[in-house]
Amino acid sequence: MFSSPFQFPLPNSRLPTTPSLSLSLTMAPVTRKARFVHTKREEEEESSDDEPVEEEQEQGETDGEDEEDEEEETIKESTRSSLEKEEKSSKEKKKEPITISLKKVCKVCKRKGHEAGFKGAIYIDCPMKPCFLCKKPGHTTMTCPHRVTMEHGVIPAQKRSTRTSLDYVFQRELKAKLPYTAKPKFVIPNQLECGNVRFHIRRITCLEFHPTNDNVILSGDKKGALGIWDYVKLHEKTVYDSIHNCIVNNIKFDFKNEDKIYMVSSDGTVSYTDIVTGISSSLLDLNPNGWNGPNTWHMIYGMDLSSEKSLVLVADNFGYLYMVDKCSNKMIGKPILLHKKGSKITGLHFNPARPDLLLSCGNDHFARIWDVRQLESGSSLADLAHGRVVNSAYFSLASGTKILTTCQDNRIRVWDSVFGNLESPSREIVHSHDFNRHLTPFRAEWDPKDETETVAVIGRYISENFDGIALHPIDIIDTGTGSLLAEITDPDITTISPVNKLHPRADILVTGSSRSVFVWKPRVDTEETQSEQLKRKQREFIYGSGSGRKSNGKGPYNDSSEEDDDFGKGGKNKKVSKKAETKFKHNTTKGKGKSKK
DNA sequence: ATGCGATGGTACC
DNA sequence: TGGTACCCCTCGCA
Repeated sequence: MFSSPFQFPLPNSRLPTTPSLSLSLTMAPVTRKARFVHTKREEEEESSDDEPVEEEQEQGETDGEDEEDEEEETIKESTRSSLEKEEKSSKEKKKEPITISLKKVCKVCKRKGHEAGFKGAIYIDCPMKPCFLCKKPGHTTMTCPHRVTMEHGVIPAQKRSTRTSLDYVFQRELKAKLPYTAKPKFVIPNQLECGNVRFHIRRITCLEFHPTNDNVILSGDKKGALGIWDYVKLHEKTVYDSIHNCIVNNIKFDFKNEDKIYMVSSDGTVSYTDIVTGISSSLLDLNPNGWNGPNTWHMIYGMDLSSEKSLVLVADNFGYLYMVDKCSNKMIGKPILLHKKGSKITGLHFNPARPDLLLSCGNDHFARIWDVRQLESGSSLADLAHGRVVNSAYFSLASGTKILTTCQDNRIRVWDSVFGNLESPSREIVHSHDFNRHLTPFRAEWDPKDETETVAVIGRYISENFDGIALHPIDIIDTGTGSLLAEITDPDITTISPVNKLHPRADILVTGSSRSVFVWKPRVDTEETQSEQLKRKQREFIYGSGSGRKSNGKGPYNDSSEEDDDFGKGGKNKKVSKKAETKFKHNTTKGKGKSKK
């Protein structure tokens, strides 16, 4: 489909380093390039005394996969035999007393005899649980047929013909209106360009590009702060932290005034803010009486602006939609129940080509299409069923005919036409984006520049072994086939990146990972030496707190010490001092992150 | 190094 | 319908 002139970061060393692991991997239908990476930690493990036990136990694991009943016995036997082995070897070598960890208890299923967790950069699944990726029993993530790799891509998603004659008529009508441009080559922004490290004091929950200024990124966080950052003028950044007091769930620019933004938050308010002055007013407060317990506290998640009418539509955690008139700042009509009463509405999106069509999604496992002109409870035009909670649902951004949803059942769903058969999705793409209460929910988002309306970006939850480091890539997916176009990583970013946005005009990807914002550009093939790379990183990475620090071996962007952290002490409009910048420049980031756990 | 805590969704009663 | 136990490849602080 798309080809990039640039080299992708190929994960070419995913084979495990310990014998036990290669044992379990031999079952994998996928073959990978074998490159053995020995980290210090792994070498230590190999030379450790209980290594044979480990090997035998892994064997027990794979047995357990096939015949659960025999599992206990196998393990007992294996431990017995390993005990004998240990005895033998101890007699022979006359080593010091050996401690054999027979008490190994799996953290996941609490059973004895096997362990789940990281071995170096490789995570061992609990064999008692269904596959962590596709959620089906009988195999583990390692052997899952849906395993995503650049070498093999994902299994092409089944394509169903969901088009109707009405759809063809519409397509013809619409395509005639759209200006014809040659299909642009898709360029993947896979090189980390710069970062704003620990920009926020809590994790980033949403990102938005400035409508005209290409270099300005807005970010919202879990504590309700708004960050504004110019990633070209690296140190031009501002934080307004008193607009909301908990999770910012959505940021949208006012169509008519590019200095003004609408924000919604879990504090139950809709705010209208001038990003230049920081002056903010509240459009709507769903908790006028304050906190009376979780059963009455309103949180606003979904928001979208109507381009035709001057309306702001927001939706709360009880399944209701609220309409606010932008001119009068007053609510229009009564709240309308869109989703199951008491369940959260997670997203709203107006159709860009048909402004009367609204898409909503929620915790009731549905995404629904509505006609805004006759909006009332139960009047949805279509209900799109999902396996679990729907994190996001978006119309395609040019024609508005496709729908892309992200669901907590680890599947991205695509409907090829809103005018077609909507009973089931055109494609389901298995992709790891599990829900975790400590992470911002993952959302697959369209590439706004892609006129073919197939490219989407989404962060990956599950980690992969990249040269001995466990990394969580950002995936670029061709939603037309389900194949993986790119997996974007940097060895220094070891945290999960749930928030991602592709630039509407430039070949830029911006990522919100934990408290940091990162900017990616297409890789330029240069023979950059390590010292040059270091210099570039020193130049182009800044710390949110403005404090310089040395590497802790985890990579320069994930250190956790809190010295000099001037956030959280109140005050608006914080900027990094010149002194702090210089301080950072003098610090080197020598150590590359080489291991996780 | 290690442990702890924050706290959403869901299945089940 | 409400209470509760359980899920469990996070992240960063003490």
